[in-house]
Amino acid sequence: MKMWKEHAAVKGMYDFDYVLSRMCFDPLIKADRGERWVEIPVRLEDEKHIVRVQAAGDTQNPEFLIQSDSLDQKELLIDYIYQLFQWEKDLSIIYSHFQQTDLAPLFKKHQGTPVVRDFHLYDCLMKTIIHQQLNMKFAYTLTSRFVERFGEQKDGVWFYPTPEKVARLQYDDLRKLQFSQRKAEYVIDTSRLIADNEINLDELSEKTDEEVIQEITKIRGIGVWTAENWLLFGVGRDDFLPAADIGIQNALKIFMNRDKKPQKEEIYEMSKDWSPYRSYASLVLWRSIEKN
DNA sequence: AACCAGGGAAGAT
DNA sequence: ATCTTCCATGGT
Repeated sequence: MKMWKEHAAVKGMYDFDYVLSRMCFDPLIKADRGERWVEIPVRLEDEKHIVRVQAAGDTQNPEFLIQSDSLDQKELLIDYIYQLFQWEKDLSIIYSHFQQTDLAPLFKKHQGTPVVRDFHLYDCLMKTIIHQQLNMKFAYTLTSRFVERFGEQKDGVWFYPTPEKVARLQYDDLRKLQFSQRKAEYVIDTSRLIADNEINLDELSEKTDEEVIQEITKIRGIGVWTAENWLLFGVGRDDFLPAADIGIQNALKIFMNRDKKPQKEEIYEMSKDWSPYRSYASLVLWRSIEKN
């Protein structure tokens, strides 16, 4: 039973069905592509809320219905959803920008691909560490085990464990889930830093790209790839292209008809034209090598 | 059965 | 500073 509903009309273009298809890769996300909705877990000051977002329009005329039974936090939750899906951003401007670059055909084919943020900064960081160097299938399996074992579920919607909870775990608790020793250390040690307030992700997310990368890569287990992915998917920044990412390299190899994957230096060079929207280039490149 | 996967740290030049 | 090796496990 939903206590309130809110309608949202979004400027430009927005391919919500693609967003849903991506979310459905993640077994932890409760979504229905046929009925075009997803239920978002939102933690606000220790309270767990669930917000349902449902598509009402189409890519060229995006409209949405937002619903929740958390009556007291309505305005805050609506704002949260807008930031999550980045509805205030007009994707037709970004589309125009890329029509003057070599990626024009990809943007024509995949119109309205938005940067959608992960549900929480901490969740994103943990997920990104867990996903390091693993194929997507096993990466999602491992993340699911982590959340289903130590997180919390409410009305069928999964919430990641808090940093405080993960900080109290032993490395062996994660090894039992088939984490490597290293990965177990990275996840738990980073959570301890956060729980002890030596790292504050909310404050960090306000700083410049360069400051974030410099600070966060000081943490053992977090390199440049993880920092860039956190900025892109966690914070929702516009201008990141993880040049070391194997998926980006493969996509560029195919798009440019090469026989070898381009390396980091070459990728940085060719991506200059894509700035200040390199995150959107990343998204369509990843999208270009998806099956279906 | 080898090689790869949406890397990163530690050791070796 | 930059290059190489090892970590750890599932997928193809």
